[in-house]
Amino acid sequence: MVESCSHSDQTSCTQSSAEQVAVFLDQAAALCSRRNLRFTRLRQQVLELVCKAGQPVGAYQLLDALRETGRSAAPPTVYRALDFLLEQGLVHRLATNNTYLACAHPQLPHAAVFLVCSACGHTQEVHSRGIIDEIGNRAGPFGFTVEHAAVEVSGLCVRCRREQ
Amino acid sequence: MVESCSHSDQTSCTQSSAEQVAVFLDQAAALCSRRNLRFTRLRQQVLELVCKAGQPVGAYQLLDALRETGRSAAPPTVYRALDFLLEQGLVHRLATNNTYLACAHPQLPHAAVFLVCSACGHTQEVHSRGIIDEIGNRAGPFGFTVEHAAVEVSGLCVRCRREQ
DNA sequence: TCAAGTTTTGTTATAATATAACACTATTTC
DNA sequence: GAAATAGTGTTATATTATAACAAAACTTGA
Repeated sequence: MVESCSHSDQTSCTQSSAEQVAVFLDQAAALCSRRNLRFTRLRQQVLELVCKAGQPVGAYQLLDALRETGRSAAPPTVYRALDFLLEQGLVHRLATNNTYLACAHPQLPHAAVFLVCSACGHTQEVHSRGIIDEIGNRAGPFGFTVEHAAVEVSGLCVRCRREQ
Repeated sequence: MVESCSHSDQTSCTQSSAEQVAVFLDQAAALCSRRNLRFTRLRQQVLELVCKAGQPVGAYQLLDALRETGRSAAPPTVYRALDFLLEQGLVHRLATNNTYLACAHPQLPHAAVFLVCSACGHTQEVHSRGIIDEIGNRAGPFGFTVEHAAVEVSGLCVRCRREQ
């Protein structure tokens, strides 16, 4: 089943300002605590890096950033942390460009729509009951049970559109 | 801009029966001819292999199949053919599992929704004006100009659902 | 038809993304 | 505190995709 976001429409999940990162990490810690999961140093660090990026980042970018903090790390280091964060809904993965992105309100599970600028990479996370419902309506007649919907839209953001 | 499919709703694009493959290849040839593009032997072969698979296949599976026909082939061989076929809308790429899939009615450009069974891999291509329109409506307020929408839904198909 | 230009293909090498496997450490549980 | 569980470090390797350049095949126009 597609689960829907609390704030219904037109709201963005993205955030990156310095103070907000801290708030977000606290929220993540609280969420893990409620779920009896360990929010380890590694997981914190990776989430913080994803957060600070403020836009989608690749796993190997995170790996480099992680190494720069002095930590010994290899690909599995970062992929395992990402797997955990993905499972907990703290980050999203964009399949169309193999990047990872923080979600600012992981309190409630939800399905999102991503607007990815093909020029600058800027990515906007938006939500829409409408799209999610419509996907459910389409799948129903085929007897298909929806688990997860990846809706990734490429195009030009306002800025890049103007510059062209 | 998201372009929409002619047959509006509830129709599937997938096909695989032997005779239909031939028809499809003819259609593809005609389409290339109309567009003054070369439907070369390689492109034919790759499209035929994608078609015959009847379900999404990986690039390296296609590479193996291509080699089995006696043809000398390396990764670029198949990726270049796929790029061409993608550009012409003859095949789709599923970003969530890195596979390629024939589209049965490439005459008209369109945006599709894919229902991908996470158990057996069976993939159903469906269309919905509703989803495409709604994506446009969501993107508009952000000044985002939609070029392409990838809507990939994972879940359980009827069969796998029953078997569980 | 043939020469020049363009497109397509062959080939080698390598980049980018992701996982397997196993030993070791840290944490939890009882 | 011992046993069980969960997490991490490490090495190796799988999987997916592209760069670069030479050779071949087509197209175009004289």
